[in-house]
Formats: sequence, structure tokens, C-alpha cells
Amino acid sequence: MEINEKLLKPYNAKDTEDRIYKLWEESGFFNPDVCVEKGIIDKDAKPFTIIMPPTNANGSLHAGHGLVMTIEDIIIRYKRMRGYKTLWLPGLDHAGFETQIVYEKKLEKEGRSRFGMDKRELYQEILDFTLNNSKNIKDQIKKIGASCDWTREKFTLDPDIVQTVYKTFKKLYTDDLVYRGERIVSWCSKHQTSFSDLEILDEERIDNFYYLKYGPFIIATSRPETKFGDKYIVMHPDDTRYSTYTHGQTIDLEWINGPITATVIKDELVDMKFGTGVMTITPWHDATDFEIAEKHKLDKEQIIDEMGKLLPIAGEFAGIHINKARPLIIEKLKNKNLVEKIEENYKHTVRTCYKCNTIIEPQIKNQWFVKMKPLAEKVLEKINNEEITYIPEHYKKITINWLNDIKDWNISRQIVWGISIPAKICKNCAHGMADVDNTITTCSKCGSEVKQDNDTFDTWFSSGQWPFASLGYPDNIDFKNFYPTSVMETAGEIIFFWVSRMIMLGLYITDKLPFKTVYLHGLVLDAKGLKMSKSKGNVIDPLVLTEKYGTDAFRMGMVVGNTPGTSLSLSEDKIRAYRNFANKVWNITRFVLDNTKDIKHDDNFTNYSQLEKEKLIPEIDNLIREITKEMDEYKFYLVAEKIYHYVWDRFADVIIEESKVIFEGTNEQEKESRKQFLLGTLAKIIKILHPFTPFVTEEIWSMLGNNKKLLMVEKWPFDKTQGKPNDN
RNA sequence: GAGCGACUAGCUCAUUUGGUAGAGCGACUCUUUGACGUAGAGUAGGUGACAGGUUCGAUUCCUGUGUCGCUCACCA
Repeated sequence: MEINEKLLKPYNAKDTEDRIYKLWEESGFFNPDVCVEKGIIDKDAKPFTIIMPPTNANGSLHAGHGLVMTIEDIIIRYKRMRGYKTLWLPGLDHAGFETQIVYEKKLEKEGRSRFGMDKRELYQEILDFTLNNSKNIKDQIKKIGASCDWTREKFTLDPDIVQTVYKTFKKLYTDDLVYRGERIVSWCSKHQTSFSDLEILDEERIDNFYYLKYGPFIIATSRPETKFGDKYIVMHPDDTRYSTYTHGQTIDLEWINGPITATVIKDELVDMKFGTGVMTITPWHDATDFEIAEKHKLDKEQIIDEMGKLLPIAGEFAGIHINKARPLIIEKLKNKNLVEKIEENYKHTVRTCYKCNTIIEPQIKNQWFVKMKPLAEKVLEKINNEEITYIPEHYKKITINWLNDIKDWNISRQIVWGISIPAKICKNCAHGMADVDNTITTCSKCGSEVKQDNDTFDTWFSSGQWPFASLGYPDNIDFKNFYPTSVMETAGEIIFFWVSRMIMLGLYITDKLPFKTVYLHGLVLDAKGLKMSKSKGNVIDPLVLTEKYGTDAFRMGMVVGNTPGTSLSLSEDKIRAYRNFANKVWNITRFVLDNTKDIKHDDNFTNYSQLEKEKLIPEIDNLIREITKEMDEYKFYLVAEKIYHYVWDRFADVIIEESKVIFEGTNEQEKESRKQFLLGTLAKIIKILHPFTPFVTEEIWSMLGNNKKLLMVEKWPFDKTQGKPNDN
């Protein structure tokens, strides 16, 4: 046949990709049901499912997404070609707090503020804003070539998802695994919400360390502004320096705003070696102090309000922000001769908001907490039973450590953008009751009037349910077919935030692990190995690269040499090298088609020469067998490189060069053998490359003739003599 | 303080049941009507962090040391 004239020019990704994606999309083959209907895939075929980590509906594609989409698409395309009923379910995330921050900035620009706005109005505004922007990210996902089933696309705020989340909340409540309680929470005074422990950063700071005279004691503190209400003096029971004092003893002393009565408390939590070995406590604003106060049933008093300002207990300092108050308080203490000494350059860690770096002010709040220990124990059992595979393996240890020492999870957020918590709070005793059906009118404890809980769930509480929620647990037929899912592929960074919680909640609700394998990739760094950030100006936009070098080149660059769990330095040079590779494949096709115009490939051809029969065919078939095994082991970085080398170093540089000599010769049998080999092998190459470089291979496939089906649903090439590779 | 990981060619990284180390990029030399110059043929470059141990043999397994990174942690 005549060769396609497109082949006479270098491969043009720009003119190819959108057209090919449209072909795929219109074929319907992203949807496993269509594949079965059209007889592409056997109706009894095993299912293979990946739930895409829901992307921020309001965001745009960054390099990390590029990696997610590439790896998952490689897995999915491979499995589809292997004949699985393959589902890749795409999702969008409302990304609660993240999106609210973005929207708040927008409001700020417009001279508005979320505080004081009607909650429903604000929610509606953010919803419109998010949905308007969501097309953007979807188009970008398509640009990467993602063969996900858009007919099953889910959004984390879809009504059925919300219902699932409500059901889970109710079950947790009924099973006594969620409770509302006064606990110390991490509070950001700028964002006016609490956080879970995972959302807090530790930051090293250098401050003054103040030694203050507290009656007969010297106490050390870096935060004098919290000390107004301190009326307990705590020491270790074994500390001989303070053995003359007894637990419960009271001492009258002069403090910041006048005389007070302090009570001695003895507790092992005090570190004898630290400071002076004696401390006062501020239970409302410190976790350890809270613990001590709880243990001994001590009074707790709020000193700092939600905005970071001092309350009336601070007397003359009331209403002043803590940052401004500190030097003033020290001044006063000095005047009262209550400062023993000030140590400068005191290095300590403070906890800050991961978003705005504001110092976190612990506060006692009445919020919803999930009891994590019972959930974690069940998961630990499964992990120890090897029922879940971690790639790379060391994430298993990390997970086990975390689960062994897990803390209760605060799921209440004081923001509007999210799923509201279906619960009633007693106006009198603050008792919380799950109320999914909105029927509760009086407190089950004291019978008083109740009010609606105004908080929303932590985004991760709902996304932690994503595998079963997105598949429609438990009624949707998809849930039965595609759950548990096969692989969860996501960033190692969110192993605790997301992966571990999905496992816990999935197991709790469905009694099954939500996935069999966890595949975690590392960060995508810039060419110098630095984390990308807007402030550094080193952010690489994947779409700029795909535009410049083609999506296939970008995908190869993301995957070659990128072992799971390891960060990847993304350099433009590397992408360019794979652009050249795509072109190489293109030109190989041109050579092969140009030199085989007079024949048709015959799959059953047997009259091969010795070289083809004994060396060349076994060589490519061995390669296919090897890489098939490695694909099943998720070693894409190896497979991509192996195919690359076969194509370039063997097929192009040796076999094609040899062929030129053969074609100039006179041995007709040898020529025919070689032509059949070239055509047959080219087809195999195109197939095994397809998961990695789907666009250029699909385009070439359409030129190979006699191919009615799209390459994306062709069968993965097996060596017939070797039988099927390991099936898993 | 604890856990985890890394340490291999100038740079980025591979190398799994242990058998004399590989690739890409970069560098240098040569090739220019050849399927492809988005190319081809070559060259240089590594006592595999260090020290011990197991072994016929260790980059690979074990122990220790160092450096770097990440994560976790209530040090007032």
C-alpha cells in the first residue's frame, strides 16, 4: 500500500492529539460497559478499577497531576489491552478549605469579606465559581490523554455522595465512634477555623525565654501573654527540689494583675530536666496543660479569643492582640519585679497554619471527633495479614507506625464551603446528636432546645470515603462490579491525609479494603531538584511542555527512570529527548511501510529465514514477556526504558540497517522474511508503546492498514509459544 | 527525641533470589544529498559515602559511622 503522506514530514503532535482524543472519546471505549457491549471485552472478564484522586475542581493542572494522569493512564491502557473490564473513574473535588481560601482572596480584591456574609449566599457563590472553573481542569486532564470514563464522573458535592457521607457519619455516631466533645483543637485566628493535626506545620523560631517569679517558684515561658489565668503550679512528684510542697496545697502570691491563690499539682507529665522543673498551666491554650487539667479536674479558662485578642481576664490588656501585648506585659512584670531573667535566642518550635503561617492558637472547642483507634486496629490486622500491597514497600512501615499511634480526628471545620454536618447541638448542655433526617428537636440528654450545627466536614472526611462513595455504595451496580478497586495511585505526600483514612473508612463501611494495591509516587521537582512554588518562580506547567513537545514526549519524560516514591526532577531536556523518540518511531514506520509496499502482513507467515526465526523474533518476544511481567509489577520506569532501547538501539540502529543490505540483495525469500518480520514487529512495538505514548501510536496504527479497531482496544501482544504471562 | 529514606559517571537516576556497574542529559571527536540531523558512528568519565562482617565472590545481605532529606512528637 501507498504510505501516508503525513509520514513524509516529522511527527506533528499538535495536529494529532486533539483529533485522536476525540476518536477515543467518541468510540465510547473509555467506558467498560461499552467495551463489553461491542464485544471488545468479554462480559465475564475480570474487572480492573482505578478511582482517580479527585482533582480540585477549581484548580488547574500542575506537574503533579501530570504524573498522576500519566501513570494511571498507563496502567489503565495496559489493563484494557490485556482484556480486563477496565474502569478509571474521574472525579472532581470541592476541596473545601483550599477553595474557600481562593474565594476569600477574590472577595478581598472586590473589597468584600466572608465574615458577615450570609452563609447560604456565600456557599452558592463558591459553588457557581467552582463549577464554572471545572471545565478547565477536565480539558487539561484530557490533554494528557487520560482514558477515563467521563460518563461516570463524580463531584464530591453530588447529592448521592453527600448522602453516603451522611450515612457514614450516622453509622459512626450509632457505633459510638464519633463524638462531640470539648477538646483542645488547633485554631487559626486568621482563617477562623480549626484544623486536624495533619494540617499544622512545625516551624522553628527564635524567641525570648522568660523566667518569671511565681511566688516561691521560678517558671519559664516563651508565652507570658497566656499566663493571666494560671493558678495551678505543677511539678513532678519525684522532684526532690520541690518535695516540701504537697499536691493540693495552696499558696498565695502576687501575679500579673494582683494577688492570686495558686494550687500545687504533682504530675509525671512534667519534665524535671526542663527549665526549672516547675510550671504553671494554661489548659485552654495548650495541649499538655489541657491533659493535666482533665486528669486532675482543674478549672479551665479562656484567655485569648478567636481573633487572637486578650479577654477581660487580662485586665488592662483586654482587647489587645497577643503579639502587641507581649512586650507590654513583660514591661509590667519587670516593674513589679516579677522577671527573674530573660534568655535570648531561645530556639523552639511553634505550630503554624499550613496556609498562612499564622501561629496556631490552641483553643478548647466543642467539635466532632472520630475515634480512630478502633478503626486503625482493624486496618492493622489487614496490613499485617499482607492483604494490601504498598509500592514502594516502606510506606507500609510508615503507615503502621502512624496507625499505632493514631489520635482522634477532628472533623469539624468552621467554613461554609463543604458538606454541612448533619447534627443538632443542645443549646443548654452542648450535647451533639447526629441528625441525618432532620427530625431531632430536643436534646436527648437534658431535653432542652437544640440548634443546627453550623460547621462543615473536613474535606478529607468525605474524600476518605471516595472509593465506595464514587462507585455508589451499596446500591449502584458499579459498586458490586468494580469494588473493591484494584489500585490506588496517588502522591506519597498524602499517605496519612487520604490513603490511610480511605482504608480505615472503606473497611469500616464496606467490610472490605477499598483497594488491593497502593502505588505512591513522589513529588515532581524542577530540573534542579527544588520543590516548585509560585514564589520561587520555578513552576513548570505541564501544558506548556505538551504544547511544545507533544503529550507523548511529556508522558515518557514523566515515567522513564521515575521509581515509585522517589521525587522526580523534571527537565525540559528530558522531554525533548522523548519528543525525538516519538519522531524516531514515526520515521521507523516510514521506513518499514516504504519498504514493504508490495506485501501484506500475514500473522500466520511461517517461511521465515533462520535469523528471524531463531534470533530476531525470539528477541522481541522475550522482551514482550519481560515487560509484561514488569507491567504487572508496576515497574513502568523499567518498561519504558526497555522499549525505548529496543526500538532505538536494536530495531532502528541494527535491524533496519541490516534490512537495507537485504533489500539491495537478490535473495527473494530472505527479503520476504524480513518484510514480514518488520511489519509484524512494528505492530508489536506500536502496541507495547501505546500505554506510554498513546497518541503517536494510535496515529501510526491507523496507517498500518487492515486495522479496523482502535489501537486502544487492541489486544496486548503475547508470544504465542510462551502462553499467557502471569495473570494477576 | 523517634521513625523512614537516600548516598552509584559533571547532572538526574537505573541495576531483586549476591557473580567483574548501565541509561538519559551534558561534554568531546568524526559523519552531512542515506527512514530520521528531532540523525548516525565513536570517546572520555565511577576503588558504587566510609569502616567492619557473612561469602569462593557484596553496589546488592548484616552491623556500625558520617552526611543529606522527609515524616512524626506535649518540651512549658
